[in-house]
Amino acid sequence: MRYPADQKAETREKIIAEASRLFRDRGAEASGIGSVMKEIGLTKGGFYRHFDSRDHLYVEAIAKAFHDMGDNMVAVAKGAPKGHALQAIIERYLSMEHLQSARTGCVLAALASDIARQPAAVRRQVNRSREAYRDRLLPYLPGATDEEKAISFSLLFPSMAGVLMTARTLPDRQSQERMLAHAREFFVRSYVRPGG
Amino acid sequence: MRYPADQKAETREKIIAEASRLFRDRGAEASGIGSVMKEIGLTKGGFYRHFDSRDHLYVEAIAKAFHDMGDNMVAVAKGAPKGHALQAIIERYLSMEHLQSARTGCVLAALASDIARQPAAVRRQVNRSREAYRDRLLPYLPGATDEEKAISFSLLFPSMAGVLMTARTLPDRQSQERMLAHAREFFVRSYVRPGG
DNA sequence: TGTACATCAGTGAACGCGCGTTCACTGATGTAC
DNA sequence: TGTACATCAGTGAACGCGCGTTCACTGATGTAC
Repeated sequence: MRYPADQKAETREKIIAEASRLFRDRGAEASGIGSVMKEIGLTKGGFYRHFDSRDHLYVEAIAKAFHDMGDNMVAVAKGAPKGHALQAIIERYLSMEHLQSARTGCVLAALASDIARQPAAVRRQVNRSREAYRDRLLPYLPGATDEEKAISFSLLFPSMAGVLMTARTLPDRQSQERMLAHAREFFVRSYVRPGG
Repeated sequence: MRYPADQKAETREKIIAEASRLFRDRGAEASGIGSVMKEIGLTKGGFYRHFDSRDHLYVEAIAKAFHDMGDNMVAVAKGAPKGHALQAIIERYLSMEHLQSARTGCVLAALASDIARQPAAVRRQVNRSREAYRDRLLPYLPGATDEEKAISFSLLFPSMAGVLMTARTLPDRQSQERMLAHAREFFVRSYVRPGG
C-alpha cells in the first residue's frame, strides 16, 4: 500500500536510531537487520527500501550515535556552573549512569574495536562523524588554539572511553565504581587543573 | 586413530593460541570454531574433544592473550635502561608496531567492549586473568604501595587501550601516528615524571 | 466532484551461507596376556 | 617377544538456526482526467 507522504523519511530515521542503540548495546555483529526492524515494528524485508546494504546502515548508525552523544555532552557543558564545563563533562562521562547505559552512551567505548576492523572506506566516513563530534566539544577543551584543543580531545576522549569500557568488563559494581572514581579524579586533575 | 601421548595437550594449547590471535585480529564473533581449527590444520568436529563449548574457549583464549601480553611487557620493562621501565612500556604500548599487530597485541584494546557484553560468570573469569597480568606489571608502576600501583595500572592501561583502539579507527597512518605521539608524550609526562 | 490508474513502503516467503554442535566412524598406538 | 583388543583424537557429514539479501505481491494514497 502507499504510505503517507513523509513516512519514508521517518522510517529511515527510526531504523538508524534503533540500529545506533542496538549496535552499541549488543555489539554491531550481534544485532541483525531483522532485530532492528522488529524493534521498530516492521519486517526485515522492508529494510532494503531504505538502505542498499547493512554496511550503509552501519556508517549512519555510528554517525547518529556520535551526534546524540554530542547533544548530551553539550547539554552537560551548558548546564554546568561557569568555568566547570569540562569537569562536568568528565564526571558525566565517567559516571555509573553512563557505564550502565551503553545503548545511549559513547560509541567509542562501545564500538571502537569493531570500527577499527572495518575497511578504510568505512573508517573514513566514521572519522567524519567523529570530527563533527569533536568540533562541537572544542569550546570546552583546554588549549590556546583549536589545534591544541583538538589534541586535548583526541587524548581525553579515547582515554576515558578506554576506562569506561574496561570498567564495564569488571564483574562487580564496586570495582566499577572504584575504577571510575579514580579515573574522574585523575582526568579532572590532569585536564581541568593541570599543575594544580 | 590413536595419537601420541602428549599430543592432546599440545593440540589444546594450539587451539587456545590460535583463537587468542584470531579473536583479537578479526573480533571474537567474527572468528568461528571452523576457522580456528582450520588455521591449525584440523577439522572443526575435533574441537569438542578439547572444549565443552565455544564459551569455554573464549575465556581461555583471553587468558592466553593477557598472559602473552604480560610476557611482552615484562620483557620490554626488563630490557629498558635502569629507571626507564615504565617509559619503555608506555612507548611500546603506544607504538605503531602495536597498533598494526592487533593479533598479538593488547586484548583490552581488541576485545574489551566484547568482554563487557558477556555474562557476569565469564567476566569474573576474565577478571582473574586481568589481575594476573596486572600483578606482573605492578613492579614498574608508580605508587608507594601495591594498592597504589594497582590503581595506577587500572588508570594507565585502560586509558592507553582506549587511545590505541581509537587510533586504529583512524583512516590514515599519519593521523594514527600523530595521535599515538601525543599520547606517548602525555602518559610519560603524567605517569613517569608527574609534576616534572 | 468522481473515477480510473500508477505508485511504492512494507510483507512474507525463499535463497544460499556459515555458524555451533552432534555423532558414527577411523585406525595407529598403548595395554593385557 | 608376539598377538588380540581397547582406546580415543580427529574426520566429515549432518542438524537446526539466524544471517543478509531478493522478490513477487499488497493495497491505501496521490495524480490525471
